[in-house]
Parts: sequence; C-alpha cells; structure tokens
Amino acid sequence: MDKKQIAAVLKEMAVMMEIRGDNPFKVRAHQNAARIIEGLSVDLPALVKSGQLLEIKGIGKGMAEKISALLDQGELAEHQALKEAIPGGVLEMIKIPGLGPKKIKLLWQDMQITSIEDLEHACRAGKLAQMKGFGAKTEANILHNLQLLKQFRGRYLISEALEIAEALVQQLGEHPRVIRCRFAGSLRRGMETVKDIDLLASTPEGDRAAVMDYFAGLPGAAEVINKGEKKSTVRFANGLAAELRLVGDDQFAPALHHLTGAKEHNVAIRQRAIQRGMKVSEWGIYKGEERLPCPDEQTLFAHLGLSFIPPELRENRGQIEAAEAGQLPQLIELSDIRGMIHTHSVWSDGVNTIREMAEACRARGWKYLVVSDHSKAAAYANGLDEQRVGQQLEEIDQINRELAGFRVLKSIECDILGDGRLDFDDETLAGFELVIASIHSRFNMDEVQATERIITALKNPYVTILGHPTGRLLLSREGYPVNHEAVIDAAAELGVSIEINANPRRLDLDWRYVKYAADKNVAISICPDAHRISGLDDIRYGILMARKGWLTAKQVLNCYSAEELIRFAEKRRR
DNA sequence: GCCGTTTTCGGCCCGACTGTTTTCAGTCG
Repeated sequence: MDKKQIAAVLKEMAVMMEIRGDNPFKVRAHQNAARIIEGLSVDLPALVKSGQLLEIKGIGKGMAEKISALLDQGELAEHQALKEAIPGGVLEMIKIPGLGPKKIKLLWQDMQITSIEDLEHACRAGKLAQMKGFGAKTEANILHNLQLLKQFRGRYLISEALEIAEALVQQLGEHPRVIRCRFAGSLRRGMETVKDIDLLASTPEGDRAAVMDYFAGLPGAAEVINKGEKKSTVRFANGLAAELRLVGDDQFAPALHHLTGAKEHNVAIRQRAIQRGMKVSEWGIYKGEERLPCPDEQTLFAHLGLSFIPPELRENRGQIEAAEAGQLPQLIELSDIRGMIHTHSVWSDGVNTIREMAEACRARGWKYLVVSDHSKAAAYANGLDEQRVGQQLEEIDQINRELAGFRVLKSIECDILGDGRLDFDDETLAGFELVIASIHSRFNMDEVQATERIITALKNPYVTILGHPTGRLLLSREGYPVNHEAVIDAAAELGVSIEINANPRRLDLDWRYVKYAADKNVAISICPDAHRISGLDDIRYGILMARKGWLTAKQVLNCYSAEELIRFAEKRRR
C-alpha cells in the first residue's frame, strides 16, 4: 500500500470506531496519524525501516505497528474486524450532513437501518421523527441532504478524474499501435466535476482489437462494461467509468473536437459550417463531397475562419464570436504564476512547517509564499491568537533572513465573524502584509444576511482578498447563499481581490462568475489553500477555472511579484 | 492511541448552532 491508501484505511477506521462509540481520543489519534502519513514528504518505507517513524509526534508504538502492517501486508486485522462489525451502508451514512456517528449508531442498532435506501424509506414513512433524539426537522433535513447525495452520486471531482485520465492516456500512448491519444469531454473542458472519462485514440484500422484488449486489461480496470472494436467502456475501482473510442488518425482531430463539446458549442460550430457551405461532424470537415484535410483542431477552426478556441472556452459563452474577431484572450498558464497565496502551516491546521512549504515553493520555481494560517475564531483549526501571531511573524522574519532569492509574506486567513466584523482588531491586522478574509462559521444565513456580512467585512481596509466566497464543498455541501454580483461589485469598488480557491473540493469562486468579476476589474487570486506541500499543486485546478473564466495573467494577482502584491494591499490601507 | 511527566496515569481544542429538549446531546468547522 502507498501513503494515500494507508491514510485512507486509518481514516475509515476512525469513522468506524466513532460509530462503534470508541474512545474519542483514540479516534482522533487515528485521524491525526492519517493526516501525518498523507503529508509525509519523505519515503514511507525508508522511514519505517530506519525506525524514524516513531520519532514523529503523533505516531506512537501502536500506530507505527499498524502502519508497518499495512505497508507490508496491505491489510490490517483490526481494520478487517471493524469492517465485519459495521455494514458498508452504515458507514456510507456519514456522508450525509447532519448525521454523525451517534445518530447513525441509533439508526443502525435501534431501527436496523443499514443502507442509504433504508434510511430514505424510514424518512418518507415518518419513522425517524418518532425516535428519541430525532424530530420532524431532523427528518426533513436528512431527506433533503439525501436528495443532494443522490444527485451527486455518479459524479466525480476533476482531481479524481484527471489523475486516472492522465494515467490512461500515458498507458495507451505506450501501446505500439496507438498513434495519438487524448482525453476529451467535460474533463478536457476543465469542468469542476465530471460524470465519466472520454478517451480518444487513433490506430491503424487492423489494430483496433489489440488496443481494445490492452485497454480492457489495464491495471486498475475493475469491470469491463462493454467492449467493441471502436468503443469500449471500463469501470475503475472508485466507480469512475472511462470510455475509449478508436478512430483512424485522419479522423482524430474532428473526433477530438466533437467529443470535447460542449453540446451547444458543437451545434454552433455545425451551424457556422453550414452557413459557409461546409459540414462538420465527428468524422471530418467537408466542402460538398470533398473531405478537407484536418490534421489538428487548429486546422478545423481555420477552415471555419476562426482562431483556435481553447477547450476550456468551448461552452456557450461567446467564444465563437470572439474567435472570429480574433479577440480570444491569451489565457493564463501555470508558468505565469509567480507565487503562492493562501497556505497553511503547522502553526494552525497545516501539516508542514513554513520553511518546508517555502522550500517546496522554491523548488517549484515560485518566488514567494504567502502564509495565511487561521485566526483565533477557528479554534477547531488551532487558529492563532494575537500572541502566537507575534511569534509566527518572528519566525517568518528569521526564515526570510535565511532563504536567498525567496520571500515568505506575512498573512492571515482571518475569520469573518457573524456580523461581518473581523476576528482581529486593526492594529493586529496591520502587522500582516496582506489579509485574506473568509467565512468558516454560521453558514445558515439567508442570502441577504450573508451578502451583507461579506460586504461589511470587505469594507475593512486591511482586507486584501476575499477567501472562498460561498464556502461550498463540491459534491457534498452547498455553500451559503450569496448574491455574487453584489459581492463582486463591492469588491470592485473597494479594490479587494477575490480568490479562486484551487482546492478541488472548493473551486470557489465558481468559474461562471470569474469573467463577470474580471470585467469589473476585480483582481483575481488563484489560491491553493494548501494545508500540506502536496496541496500546493492544487493550483493547477485553480488555473483551469481561471481559464474557464477567460482570465489572462494580467488579471491574476499572483502573476505579479511579491512587491507588487504588497503594493496592491497597501493601496487600500492608505 | 499519544504524550509528557511533579514519569506508567490523566489529559487530550472549543465555541456556536440546531433541534430536541426542559437542560442538553450531537454536529460542525
């Protein structure tokens, strides 16, 4: 097992122990160990071999033994025993907001509810409301969240899908009979969640069967859903399905364009072709009977009098008109990014030290790191009070004296309190070079209240960036309702930046509002919200959302130097 | 289950909210 898998087992054990009613501190020890293992920047087998695992704070003798067993044998007797004791459906209920381990235990042991389906039936029959500790409102709330869960079922985060899709493209590309291979569909357009993976490969006609056999037999393919000569679908262990289509190499580009969509984009492209006496389909582009050469997508667009439209823009948002006028933006790329904003460290709920995070940034070619740990109201996340802030700022000064050619900037992710005030007074805020203001509590406001709360916070001149504007968690939690236009208009007027939180579970600001914000001259910050070194690489998902929002590097705050960033923050404070 | 020690046992993060209660348990971040 690798680090990720071991961490997943430990997390699952923690949930199962909670449901069973074990010592909550034992539960937390497992959660902590999972976080530590996940965040390790060194090789785990080497650590175990040298006995250094025990030197890590939070890993004791018992945990080290469990980790070794998982590493060597890939399983753990205690984990198996827990799995036998608790039905899978019971475990799944933890995903429903409002249902925690205690209530789940009651449902399971007093009502014999062992699946999501059982639970829905019981809710509809009004049986939950009659139970001790439950009531009509709880029942309605569970039913509502069940509907959301069902709606999300069968959808996957872009990060989950990309990881699999990229591996598949590489493996298929290694097959000697595959000429070209790409993934297409909503994944290629950079949608924040996807239903499945669409793969396209070109092969000589006689070699299709061999390639399909290879595809169906790839490691990780848990189930072959269907298998034909031109099209096969395979399901992976996490439930995600990948469909592979095979075409001749001369059809690769039109097929790639067709499969990338979106539907509205394809309709508009076909209409445009017809207006020009041509015909576009997944098989090619034709003028009358003549099949026009189309070696790549660039050529396809050129035949239609258009410049290349990047996949992320192929929705239904004016991209064709812009391409015709030669006014498509030069979209931001990862290489435009100069520094990381919004990161956490061991000072609050992060896994790595400031120095480790800084060195990881430097190794990735970035020039600065903005450390923004939680403020004191976020007690659950070990938020900093004024005294610890002072100590942290001293540590940053020390690191800055030692790191050549790199800069750590002083920041805080300051909680926006219920009434829109900030968690620190102005004097404390003035000690930071920039301030990110975010909501982490009281999510149940209505739209008017929540919007007012945010705008009140933005009026504080020390606020540089608004963090995750809706607090949504993709596929699990709706954010608090926000009047996006009103918040963006206020940010524009006040000179506050809005973040695109690049954590693949958030991707908040939603890309659908990014263009509106940029058009109002709101500077956008693309922020990994990294709680560990590996979280820094989430920046790529933020870049995808920025591209979907038509952003250029000039519109993104962390494409500027540290000095320019500080100047941006200072402008408001004067 | 981990940690630290006045060292083998006691403490471990906490404030707010919700819905259920009639003083509090469960959940969340």
